[in-house]
Amino acid sequence: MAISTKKTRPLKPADMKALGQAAECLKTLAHPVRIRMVQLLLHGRYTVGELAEDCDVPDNVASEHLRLMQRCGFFHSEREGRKVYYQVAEPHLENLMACIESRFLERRK
Amino acid sequence: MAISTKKTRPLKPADMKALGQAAECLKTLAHPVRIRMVQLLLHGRYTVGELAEDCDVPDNVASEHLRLMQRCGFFHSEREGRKVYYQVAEPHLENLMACIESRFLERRK
DNA sequence: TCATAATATTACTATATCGTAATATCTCGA
DNA sequence: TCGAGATATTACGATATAGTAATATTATGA
Repeated sequence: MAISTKKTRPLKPADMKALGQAAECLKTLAHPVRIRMVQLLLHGRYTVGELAEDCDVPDNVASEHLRLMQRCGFFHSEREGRKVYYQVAEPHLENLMACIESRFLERRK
Repeated sequence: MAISTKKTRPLKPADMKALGQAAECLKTLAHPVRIRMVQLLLHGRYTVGELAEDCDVPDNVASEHLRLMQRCGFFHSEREGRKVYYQVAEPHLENLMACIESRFLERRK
């Protein structure tokens, strides 16, 4: 029996394309170092090197994480001299991260 | 140069354990079928079979997705006869999903 | 108790991601 | 222009996840 015959369906029929996009972005966020980078970048601009140091990973690794996140629109970057500054480009990240922090990252009250 | 010497650090030092947990849960959520299941379950109780039908996957696949999400506390289940009903157990899911929907799943205005 | 519905588990292959390391590119200052 | 700092790209083996299919478990009703 179809769900729609049992209950008034509370949702639009699934938009598979949108679900796929959402899943891809969530997967991109789903890494401890990348979550940390988002946290940092929500509070200011940082260079690759600064992010790498805070996250305790090599510079090239930080660069690669940033590339992945840039690919789904989280950040954009601008070069200044030989440094590259990253900053948040996706406004929804703030809200999303607030949800994540309220669940996982604010345990000491 | 350490970040902390450049700016007043706006964040606690990273709690790597918590970041890892958060990443794991996000990864669990990061699948189109699983996102859809969360959407549905936020609006009511459903059986494995009902979820499978709506998501257009075989029953055993639905069961496996549900097991993964149950493992990180999203849902709990109760058997009634030969059916098993799943429902949301993690209260933060509602807020988190609202963020995701506002970014990805509400594009038609 | 037997057949079947509903759910769950396991096995297997293909693909993706992770972590590490090596190498490349771009930029500035001597 | 040459060397070094900062960032980016590529390669590779190990592990994880996805998708499919086969099989197992649990509960109901005849």
